[in-house]
Amino acid sequence: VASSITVHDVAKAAGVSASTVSRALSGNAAVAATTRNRVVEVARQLGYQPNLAARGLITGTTHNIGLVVPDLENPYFASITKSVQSRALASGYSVFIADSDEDTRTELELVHQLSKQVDGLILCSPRMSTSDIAGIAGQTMMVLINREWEGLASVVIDDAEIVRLALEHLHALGHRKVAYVGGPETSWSNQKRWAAIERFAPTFDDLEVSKVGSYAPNFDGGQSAADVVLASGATAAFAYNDLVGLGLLARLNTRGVRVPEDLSVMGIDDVNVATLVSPGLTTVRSPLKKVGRFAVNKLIDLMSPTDRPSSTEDLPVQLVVRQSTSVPPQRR
Amino acid sequence: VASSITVHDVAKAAGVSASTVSRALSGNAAVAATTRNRVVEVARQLGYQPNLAARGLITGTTHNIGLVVPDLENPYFASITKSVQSRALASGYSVFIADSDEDTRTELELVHQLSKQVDGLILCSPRMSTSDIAGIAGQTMMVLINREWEGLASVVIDDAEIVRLALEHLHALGHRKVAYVGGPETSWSNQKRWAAIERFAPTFDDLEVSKVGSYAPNFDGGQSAADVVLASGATAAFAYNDLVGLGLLARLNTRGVRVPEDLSVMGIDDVNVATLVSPGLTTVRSPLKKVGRFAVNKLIDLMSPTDRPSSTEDLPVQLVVRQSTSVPPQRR
DNA sequence: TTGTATGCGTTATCAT
DNA sequence: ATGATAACGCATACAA
Repeated sequence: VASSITVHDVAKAAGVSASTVSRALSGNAAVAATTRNRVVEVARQLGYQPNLAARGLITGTTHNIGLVVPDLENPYFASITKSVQSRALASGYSVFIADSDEDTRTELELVHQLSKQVDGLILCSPRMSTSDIAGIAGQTMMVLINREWEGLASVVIDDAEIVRLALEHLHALGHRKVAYVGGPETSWSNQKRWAAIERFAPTFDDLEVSKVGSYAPNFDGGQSAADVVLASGATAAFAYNDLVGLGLLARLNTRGVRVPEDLSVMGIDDVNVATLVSPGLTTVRSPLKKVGRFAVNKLIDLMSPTDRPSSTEDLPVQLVVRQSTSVPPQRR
Repeated sequence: VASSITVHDVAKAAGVSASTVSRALSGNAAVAATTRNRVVEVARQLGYQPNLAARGLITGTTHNIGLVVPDLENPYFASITKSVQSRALASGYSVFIADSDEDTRTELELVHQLSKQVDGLILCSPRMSTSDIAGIAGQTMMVLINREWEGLASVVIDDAEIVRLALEHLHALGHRKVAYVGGPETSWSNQKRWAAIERFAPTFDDLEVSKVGSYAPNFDGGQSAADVVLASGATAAFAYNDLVGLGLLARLNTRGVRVPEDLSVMGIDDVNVATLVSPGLTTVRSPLKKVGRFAVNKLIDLMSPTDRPSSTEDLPVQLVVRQSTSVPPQRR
């Protein structure tokens, strides 16, 4: 771990007491400028590294945070993870990262493991039950991403607005029968999105949106769903996320169904890979980097409250039209 | 962090001494079965959570490891990260994760930050200088991925075999002029791959491989390189990795160059997204999940040496032929 | 088998 | 402004 040179070694070498060394290096207490310089210099020469375990033992703080995500290989979570770590680094925090592999039990286990060695936790799109979340919240500072519960701090993307933008786009193109390819039942976002669909669909003239089931939120899930979507008679598929959308594109391509001529396809998130395919995937962009930053900001504010109101910027979503959507066949 | 109930609380409640509690819960010392059961039960009831800082202070161990990668949003590193975390969890280790964003300075800073609070470090494709690596190795247990230096433990994918398989494939198709689209100069793998090209190219009849420069190891890098590749007159492009390959495909598509009819394209790694595009990207698969597992195994063996020889399985690479490569134009 | 005593390295409290 | 001392929670050496 660290080198074995302690405050006492520095103290002896600098001709002062251990407490003075501690104060000089902490910087927050009153120390004569000359002694401080001397101590700092000696510490540097000796290569002194404070023992964080000892410090944590007495301060009760670790300067570590934990992040739990369902799947690191999902570019959506990779982006959030990257921004979380980046923002944490800027504030001197190290971050534990844990991948639950979309499994509720693993997720809970990881949370328990981490909660013992962090000052706070960020749970990204947690799949666990609300009662489990409540249990953890009682023990550890916590910020939720893409989930809300009671008074807990959280950062959520506006699922309703995402849905509204998507339906508006498809309806404007002339689509009247749309198939929603659902994500995991345990996904809070999935529930919110379907709820928003049921709320908004009636507001568009003659629009009918059906749900074609619940699929894994990745490429494979999309492939599995494609045939059902086709059979549904819809002219447009609205996928739970971009990966599902890409899976749809792949399977449709295999079956010889042309996109967008025969069927339009939309995703959600505008994950990096959405631009890689052709036709490019029409989608609604989520500000993932911002989500990660905000979550860390909120957590830090929770852990060491300041007076300045934590900036209440919002998280704008935005329609990104590419080639995978167009006018439905009947209208051609 | 943890709850504030200590061994003493448990001891009092169970009617034993603190040391007995410690022993009973550690499990390795001699404790009467009946007392052990009682202590365990009481600890459970009270919700006792050992304070890891205190334990670490005395044992000098944290049961944490750190992983440093150049870019979490790169699916290559995402896969390795996922397998590292998964394997670590299985052994009771938590993992700090750090993203250097391909920046040498950040990388070094992160390493220093982490090295103070882990038992060991995994440096994945480190971009830093060998002298920096040596410096760290002197202080912390460490395993390198995709880099070798002196006697340091490392897990490397066989770059030479990758190159050989790729050149063999392209040559067999009839290609005689191949352009290698290089990755970052700081990438050890990139150096190894180019060295292997220089070594193997002459072994194939009439094969000429040119290097078209050094590009960012991602989608954008590939897009930047496409025009230069075209101008080079090569009939096949061999990209530093899949992302670069996908970038090439995208830009070539924009320019109206047909793949593989006009130009063949190969990648390296067989990252998940390589299958998403059409034409599918021909590539050489790297066993990323295995790489992560092996690295953790080696690190754990380093931290707590056992007698059983750490299994010396190898890391087979494998050609994956998809539609992005075929016979060159002249041969049609 | 169990209890007592000590120390890990640091910060905080209380003197001076 | 600085030094002595205690305390954080745990594991261990030693005594019983």
